[in-house]
Amino acid sequence: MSRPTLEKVAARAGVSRATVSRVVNGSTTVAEHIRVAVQRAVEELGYVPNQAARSLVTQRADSIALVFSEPPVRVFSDDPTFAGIIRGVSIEADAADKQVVLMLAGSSRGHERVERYTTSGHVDGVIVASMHGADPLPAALARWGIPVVCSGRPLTGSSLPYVDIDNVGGAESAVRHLLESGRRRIATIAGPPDMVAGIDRLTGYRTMLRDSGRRSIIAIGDFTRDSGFEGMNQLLEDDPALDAVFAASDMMALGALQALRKAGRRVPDDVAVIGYDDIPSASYADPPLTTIRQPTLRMGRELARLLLNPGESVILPTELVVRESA
Amino acid sequence: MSRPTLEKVAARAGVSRATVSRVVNGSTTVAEHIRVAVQRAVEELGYVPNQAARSLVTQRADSIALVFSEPPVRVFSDDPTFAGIIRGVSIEADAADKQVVLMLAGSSRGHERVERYTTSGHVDGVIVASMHGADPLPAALARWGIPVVCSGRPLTGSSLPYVDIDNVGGAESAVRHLLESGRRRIATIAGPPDMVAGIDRLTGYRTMLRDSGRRSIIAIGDFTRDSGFEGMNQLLEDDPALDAVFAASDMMALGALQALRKAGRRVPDDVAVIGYDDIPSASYADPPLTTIRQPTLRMGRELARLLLNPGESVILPTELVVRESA
DNA sequence: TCCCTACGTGAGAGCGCTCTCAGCAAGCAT
DNA sequence: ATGCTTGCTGAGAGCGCTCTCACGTAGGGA
Repeated sequence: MSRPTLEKVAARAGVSRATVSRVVNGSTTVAEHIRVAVQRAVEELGYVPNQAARSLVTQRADSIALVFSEPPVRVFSDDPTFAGIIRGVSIEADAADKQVVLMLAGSSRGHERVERYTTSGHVDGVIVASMHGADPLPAALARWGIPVVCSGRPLTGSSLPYVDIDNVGGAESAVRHLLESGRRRIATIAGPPDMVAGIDRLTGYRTMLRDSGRRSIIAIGDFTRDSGFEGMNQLLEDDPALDAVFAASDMMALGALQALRKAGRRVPDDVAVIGYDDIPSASYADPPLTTIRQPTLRMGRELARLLLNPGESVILPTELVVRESA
Repeated sequence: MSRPTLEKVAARAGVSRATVSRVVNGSTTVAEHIRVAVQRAVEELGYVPNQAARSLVTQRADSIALVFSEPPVRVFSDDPTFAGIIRGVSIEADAADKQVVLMLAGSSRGHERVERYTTSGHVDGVIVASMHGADPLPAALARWGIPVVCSGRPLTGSSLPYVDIDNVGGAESAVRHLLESGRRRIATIAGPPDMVAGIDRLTGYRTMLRDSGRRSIIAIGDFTRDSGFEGMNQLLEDDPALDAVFAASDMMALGALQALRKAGRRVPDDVAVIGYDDIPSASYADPPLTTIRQPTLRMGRELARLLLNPGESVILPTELVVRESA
């Protein structure tokens, strides 16, 4: 039952350990007939290299850490982004024959754990997925000399490589759509000002409106449905004549829809609503929600790719999905 | 920058490698003053054991694999169960100082990869989270002698330990609620017959109805919203006089709600609707959905716990959440 | 013919750790 | 005193692998 070692394979193939090692690792300097013999022995014995032994000498771990640096409640409940990231990272890691070690680092104790683990040679690099751009963890890890890639532009001023989605551009295209369909008083329910997505989407809204010479009408939410509901109510109070609203998340848009219905406004007739994220429920909303879709899977893939072979930060484009609410 | 080794710590503390090892691993046979000295040296140098070296000799990996044995599309999109499982497993693994290695094994190539990886000493055990109870992977892994725990009762007849949620009981309590509120013609939109959750929830529905002497009215769905919509339409056709429906998933219940609205039936006045899962959208449905809540986080925790210290399979209770739809 | 390169292979060290076993000191009984 | 246990520490082997380096052996030029 116990796994065969290099030694066993070598004995079977009638060669030395070193040669088997060369074959297993794809060295080109092995004579063809020997390579074949070794491969047969590997096959027959069902040999699989012992990763621990390999890591010990190579000082590589052949695995990467995917760290969710948030109170875990948030991480998986609402945000569909994370699912895409996980899948994307996994796909790319598989392709590169790396393992993905998942770490949830919600608490400060968690931060410390992650720091200890990742900086002591267990992984070749770390992907930090944190919603709050000001998270100190990425920079802390980088300081230890371990490769780090952030999901979402870091707000810490650090120059760490990151993969982000074009939040500004996405917001702009949402507002542009509203403008082009003849809306004149366009409000927004913005995300929290301590998250990149919140900040950038608001920026996109602002610049687009400014360019068109219109006034901005802003309520601040926290991406949750309830905050969307309240934000909409406030907006309605601030400017009863508004004819469109851009919510910085679909959840908030859903809340806004509800508030609008309650206030007796028809969507999209009286007020156009546009969301952000394209969560599954968006297409089932009443009316189906026009929104901005994000390439979350691709984000995961780019994250892994960027970690595995370093390069420039990546900003992924979004896509306007027109349904009925706007 | 390079991490200190045991040797360095030993030198600093003026003892041997063996002693440092003993201290680090919490052996009791070390004199107090020496233990203190060693701990100080560890602290000062920021020593962290090299896991690879340790694994090499102990033959343990101190990590567990969490395998999602499904086409990945499914895994993360609809099903909120997985998020809870991931979190639960992580929490419990952290507590036991184990790492969680995430593997997506959708394809058959993926299965093979997982099999090779997990059976060659890289992990101490595997948690297989597959929706289809007849998945051959768990048994295949167990055959290699590696500890395996399944999320969801396996349908393969294997006697592997598993953690499941009391689907039968949950369905029963849903139907009981319907019965107790005076409904007489209770239909169900069942889940797919190749998944444990689908089978067991239907069983619960059936036994409860049989016990009350009522007739069952069944449509088969696949847990998706669209199938709920269609299932409801079919049900309405089969028995226009039905006054309640138990959908085996909230997504299907949402679809049913839509179909009912389209057919001009009021919920809950004409037809009571009850779902299963308690997904976030359930509480925002119109009307808010009465449903069965599952302890997904706890499921994850129990999975990890069962893997770490083997014992009897666990079946977790559900909870009826009464809202307005029934 | 002899040397020199080129190429392929094997010997062996050593990655950082654990764990067995021997060694030594101290305490007790003989 | 001597022998024996008890309690703690250090020496050293070795986990399975990679990688350097030395060692053939064959081929080409002088």
